[in-house]
Amino acid sequence: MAVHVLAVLAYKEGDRVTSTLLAGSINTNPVMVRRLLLDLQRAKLVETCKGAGSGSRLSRSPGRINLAEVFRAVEDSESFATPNRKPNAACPVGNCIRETLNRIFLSAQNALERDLEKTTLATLLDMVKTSGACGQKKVS
Amino acid sequence: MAVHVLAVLAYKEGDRVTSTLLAGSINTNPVMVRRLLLDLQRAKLVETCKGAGSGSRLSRSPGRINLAEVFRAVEDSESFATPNRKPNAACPVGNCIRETLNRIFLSAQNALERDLEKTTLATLLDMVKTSGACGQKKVS
DNA sequence: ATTTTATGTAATTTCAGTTGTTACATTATT
DNA sequence: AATAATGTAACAACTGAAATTACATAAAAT
Repeated sequence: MAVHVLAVLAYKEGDRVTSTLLAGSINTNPVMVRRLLLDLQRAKLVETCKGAGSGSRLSRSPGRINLAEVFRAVEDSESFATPNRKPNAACPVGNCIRETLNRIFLSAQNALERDLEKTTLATLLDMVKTSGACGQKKVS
Repeated sequence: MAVHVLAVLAYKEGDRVTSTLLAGSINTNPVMVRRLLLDLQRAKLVETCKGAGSGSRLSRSPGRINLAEVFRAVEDSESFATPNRKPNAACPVGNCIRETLNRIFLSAQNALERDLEKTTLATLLDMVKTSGACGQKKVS
């Protein structure tokens, strides 16, 4: 979903896009988009201006943004390896396994991110564009 | 959480363990454990018998079970790359991006699994055992 | 055989986290 | 000034996971 926003931004390269327009594009409401944009701003992936006629745009060219960065920008909100289960006393494995698993998952997540690094927003957009016959309609 | 169950099973190697005991160990209820065990049975990671004095045990030695297998056994239930967002028409990127992202995430997930393959249940257990000072109490 | 112990599974409820909505202050442009 | 946009908080609605309950079934123990 974060990727989707960035893809739209990349699509209209350079232009400032309002959160309302983005929201319509990914079929949600402006507030959700703005919340997401805050993460992306923190990660220095987008620049947002307030005021009339403003909006957001990529802060770098799509070729210089890879998906691992995007993943990291939002990983807290969309994390996956969060066991979020309360540790249980009185179990010899239960006590320490959490910490050990964290280390293992961290390594696995690194592997995942290294793979995501291979794809930039620009190549993603190319893939989407050339991915054959999707019912293409003009955007509003 | 699936890993946790298997770790306990590995801990009492060979013994049959009831779902009730496992549930207490990971601090949940027996039904959750049984549902999880069904996945693990399908993946041929555990063997379960009904009847009095029965329960589950690993179907292989912990050294021959790696974490990628565990991940795959439960990935449908605990999947992470599920954008679960309805596709939205009338957006040129929105239409095709789903499918493209799926391909990319599949690759990333492969990378993740290849990393998980490096760790077996046995090494995990070793790590837990030697991971220093955790308040160890005897299990019930 | 009957009782006991355990799994398999469905139906329902409970709970938490996410998402959506509304509202409004703030800021920049026109 | 007036307008158009973001930032942000408060709250409602929704969704999905987990817990609970219940019961049928199967295997073992007696």
